[in-house]
Amino acid sequence: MNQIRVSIIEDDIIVRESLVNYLELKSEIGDIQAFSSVEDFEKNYINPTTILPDIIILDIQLPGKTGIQGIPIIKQIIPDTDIIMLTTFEDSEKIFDALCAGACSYLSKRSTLSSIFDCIITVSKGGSYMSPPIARKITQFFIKKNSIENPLTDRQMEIAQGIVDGLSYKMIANRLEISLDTVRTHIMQIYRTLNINCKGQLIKWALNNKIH
Amino acid sequence: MNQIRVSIIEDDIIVRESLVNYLELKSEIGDIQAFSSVEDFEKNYINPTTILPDIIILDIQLPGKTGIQGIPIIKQIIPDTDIIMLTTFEDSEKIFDALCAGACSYLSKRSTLSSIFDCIITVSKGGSYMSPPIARKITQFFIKKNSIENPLTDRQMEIAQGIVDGLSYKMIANRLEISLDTVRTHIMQIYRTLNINCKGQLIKWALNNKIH
DNA sequence: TAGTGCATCACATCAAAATGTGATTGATTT
DNA sequence: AAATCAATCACATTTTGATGTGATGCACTA
Repeated sequence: MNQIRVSIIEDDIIVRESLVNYLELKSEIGDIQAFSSVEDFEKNYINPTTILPDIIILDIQLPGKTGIQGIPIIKQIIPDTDIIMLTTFEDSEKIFDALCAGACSYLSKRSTLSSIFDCIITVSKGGSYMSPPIARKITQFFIKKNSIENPLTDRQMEIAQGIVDGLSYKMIANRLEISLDTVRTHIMQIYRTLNINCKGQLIKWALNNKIH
Repeated sequence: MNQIRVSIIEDDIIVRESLVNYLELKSEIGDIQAFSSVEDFEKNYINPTTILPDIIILDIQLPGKTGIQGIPIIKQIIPDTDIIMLTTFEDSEKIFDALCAGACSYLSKRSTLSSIFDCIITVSKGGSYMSPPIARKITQFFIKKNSIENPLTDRQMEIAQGIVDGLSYKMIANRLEISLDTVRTHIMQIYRTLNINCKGQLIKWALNNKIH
């Protein structure tokens, strides 16, 4: 197997150097490049003949552009690269922002060097690795949707589903074979129950909860 | 530290026994229970004095109720337990269904016994562990949302945000300090651009894409 | 400089939604 | 037996939404 080319973008010189020194000893890894900012990284890859990294280890807190802002830039230069975030931040928002932007793994800086190495190997094999506390936050993201118990009756859910499907009251009435007025009554009741006052909020509620 | 109590729900006797035999050797783990179906598991916990497991290893393909159907049942009996899925299925749908239902980890049956053990330890510490290919599928779930580039202008996004927030056109006009007619014009333009024809679809689009 | 895209506003019309009050039926619970 | 709740339907009013046509000012670009 070819050696894995790794770039590190990290402003903290101690972290950066210790990572470089550690990874240099690994036979699986070759051609390690280190940068202290996204801008630095960009400069180096203006020349299209430059050898591109397979994997990038990216800090979030950087001078100039943040790591998260850097992800789309990096992806533009090297669309096929895999990005591993390595940061002190463990709040859900940053994690989701990074994943949405296109990071494939997210490591806490509290991770050991050997687990960072494991992550690189895992990612190079097409997998993905998360620090356990971060993985837990991600699983919790999925859970919450079902945890709120549904305060609507079955019939009300059918009405709500119609709304989410973009149907007019009239069409819902046809679909469920009831009168337009009944649909109205149901909807008013739904609004009361959910403490909302318009269709928009109902759709939002539905999409954030049960209905897909 | 106390020993971790583990229950295994797995119909394949070979998998089940090898797992039990392996885990019994581990000093971190005590009180291993094994069941061949969710129904079996339920029966055992009718008596409220039964010692409850900290962690449950759950197969998806089971006789009777599936593992995914079993999750809410298990959570009802033992709300605080952590559920690790251990299955041959690696398709996104099953993974997301399991996570939405409340599983906190998801392991491929191709995982080694030692990585299953690692997973148990990780989960018992409040973390979460995914097999690398599964973790990759989860990260991809997040990516796609942003990959569609936003066809709306900044101003149009502000209007759309108003709609998502459940405001009427009039309220949006007030918020952005423009006339009601301008809001209307923007919305018509948005509908054209997104190829939709009502508020509901716009909200759906927005929630499935950028806006939270 | 002419063209294009974006944001702004106005006028007009019809369809749809929001909201209230009131009433009936059947099932379930107390 | 009485009360409650879910689901059904009717009538009436006001507000909001959908849609079209037309026009102005600004910034950017070919």
